[in-house]
Formats: sequence, structure tokens, C-alpha cells
Amino acid sequence: MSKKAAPETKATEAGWEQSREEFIAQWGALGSHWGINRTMAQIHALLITAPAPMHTEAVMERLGISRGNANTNLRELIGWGLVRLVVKKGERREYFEAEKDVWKMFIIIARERKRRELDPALAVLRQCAEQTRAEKAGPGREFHAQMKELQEFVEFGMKVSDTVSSMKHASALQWAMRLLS
Amino acid sequence: MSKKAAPETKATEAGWEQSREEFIAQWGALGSHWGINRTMAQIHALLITAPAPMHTEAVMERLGISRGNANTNLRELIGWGLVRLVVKKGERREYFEAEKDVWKMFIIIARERKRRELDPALAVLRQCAEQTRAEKAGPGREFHAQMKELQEFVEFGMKVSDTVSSMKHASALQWAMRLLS
DNA sequence: TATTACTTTCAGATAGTTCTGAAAGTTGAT
DNA sequence: ATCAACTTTCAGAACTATCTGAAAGTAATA
Repeated sequence: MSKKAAPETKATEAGWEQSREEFIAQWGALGSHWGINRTMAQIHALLITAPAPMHTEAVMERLGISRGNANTNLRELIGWGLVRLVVKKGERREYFEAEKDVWKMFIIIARERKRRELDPALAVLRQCAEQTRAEKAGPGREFHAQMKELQEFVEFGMKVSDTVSSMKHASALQWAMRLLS
Repeated sequence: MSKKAAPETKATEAGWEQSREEFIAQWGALGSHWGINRTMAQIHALLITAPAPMHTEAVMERLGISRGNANTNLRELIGWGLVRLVVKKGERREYFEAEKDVWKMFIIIARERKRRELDPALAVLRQCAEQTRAEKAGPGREFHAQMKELQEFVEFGMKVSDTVSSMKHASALQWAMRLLS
């Protein structure tokens, strides 16, 4: 009875484990739409629903993926700050644990997406606006105006995003409540 | 002098056309990070900076892409509502024109992303929360709580997004200003 | 120093996405 | 009904992203 799995891990819980399976699979599929790769999203889903930290081997087995794949995507998740490395004393291998607080997750993802999607866009817009500043009339002027407008819009959006993501959950909630009412 | 291009289209404007080239190329590259395909983003960039509506042939030539590709992506852009079909009387072929208002563009994109990214996520969460409602204790209960929490968070975010994207530009601006100060 | 228990890397394989171009379809004019 | 001018479709080609697995790397222990 003590050879492989922990005593209560397999027998009792068919119920929620089945939902969990579903959640992992679907979350993975959604990852694609979110610009996150499928495996990474699946590992994330697996870890946020894990009752305890898991090691690489366990992740590999649970999702049926290769060691290389598991390793790369775990590192990537750590890079995002969505997963932490946990060392258990007396153990060599590394365990992984996901950030479970929803608001923190949201902020992390929002920041990262801003960095990857908005920052480079802004750079392009600024450059284009700059280069055409001298245009005095005609389509050149129009183009300049448009780049400028886009640039300002993006900058504005970024400010809003920064403000929100530096709020504590409670104050964000309060603020949003006011908006909705 | 009247055979092909409008009189001032080619001679004067090397300057802004070069920036425009840059904008189109970079915007296309960014499209990938945005979950939009490169060609679609390029066509969009081309059209929002076009002084006048363009037809398929012109788009193909300007971007060096095939007819099939141009056609498919133009339709897709129309599907998003980012591009309108324009018919010129006395002409058979279809011209295309992009929505240039930044706020309108933003709303269209926000709605579409919500539809593609949030709606399906919500469906998964609801289902998972529902299926584990009966869990009374242990990891199953934890899982249920987590799905519920995520579900509520997403629902809340959707409400905020709906509220914002039904605002007129001016009131959104005013609202955001208050937030930032 | 050698061994063991892990982690990391990366070349090539696989899977997924996008593009081409030619053929088929449509529409309006004659 | 036929034609010319366009638009749409789609099978296969080209490209891109992701994954595998085995080899190389690392670090603790004896």
C-alpha cells in the first residue's frame, strides 16, 4: 500500500480530478488565443490546481510531455513570475508552485503583455511620428497626424494599465465598482 | 500626364512613404504577438495609412502577396469590422477602406478579443465550478473555490470591458483622467 | 576523484499555420 | 447566351513554432 502513490491520492477523488483534467485541457487550448503556448498554459493550469508543489518528473508524467519541454516551459513560467521554485530541505530536486492569488496573476500577466505587445508598438509609432514631423501638407501630414494620434492613445492606455496594476486588489475593486454603478 | 497615377502621387513624397513602409513592416511583425496574422496586420496598416480606398490588385502589388492571400485577409478584416467595402459607381471592382478613428478601432479590437479570449475561458470556468459544487472538503473543495474565484474575476473584468467599450471617446477620456490624477 | 541524481541544451522531427496560384465561380454588359 | 472583368476557393507548398530525446552539463556526496 505504500509503494507508489500517497494513500488517498487515487482512490477517493475521481470527481474533482475529472474536472481538473478538463480545466487543464481547455486552459491549454485557450493559451493559444492568449499568445501563450499550449504546454505552458497547461503546466500553469496543472500547477495552480495542484494541492502541493510538483517536480519536473511529475509534471512530465501528468501531461505526457518530454523532459525538455517540461523544463523549458517551467523556466518560462518562472520568467513570467507565475511560478516559483521551491526547495525542500533534504531533497535535491526542484519543486514548482504556482502563484494562486487571482489579482496577482492578473497583474503579472497584464504587465508582461504590456511589455511584449505595447512597448514595441509604441517604439514604432514614435519613430514614424518623429520622422514625418516636418511634413507640411498633403498625405504626408495626414500620416504624421495619424501616427501621433495612435502614439498618444497607446501612451495613455499604458498609463491606465500601470495605474491599475499598481493598485491593491481592494482599491481596484472599489474603483471598478464606482465605474460600473 | 493623365494616363496612370494621379498627378502628385509619385514624385514628391519619398519622405513619408518611407516611414509608411516601415510602419507597415513593423506593424505586421507586431501582429504576430497580438494573435493576428502578419498579412492581416500589414493590410490593415496599409489601409489605415492610405489616402484613398484601395482595390485588391493594389493591395497585392503594394505588399507583394498573392491574390488568394489578399482576398482572404481583406474578408477577415471586414469580418472584424476594421475595414469597409466601398463601391465606386460606374466601377465593377471593390475598394477597401479602413476605419481610421482610433477610439473606434480600439473598441472593435477590444470586443473581438473579449469574444475570442474571455468568453470561452468563462465557459470552462463555469463548467468546472458547477461540476465540483458538491465537494465538501479537501483538495476538491479547494479546486472548486479556485474555479469560482477565477470565474468571478473574469465576469467582473468583462463587465468593466463592456462598460468602457460602450462609452463615447470623450467620456472615456474624462473617466480615465480622473483615474490617473 | 568517481558516482549518482538531477537539470539544461539543442539538432532534428513533428505539428500547426499561412501563402500561392490556378481553377472555378459570379456578375453585369452586350 | 456569351464574354470580360472581377472574386472566391482550395490543394499543396513553404514557413514557423513547438516538441522530443539523447547527450552534455552541474553539483552534492562518498
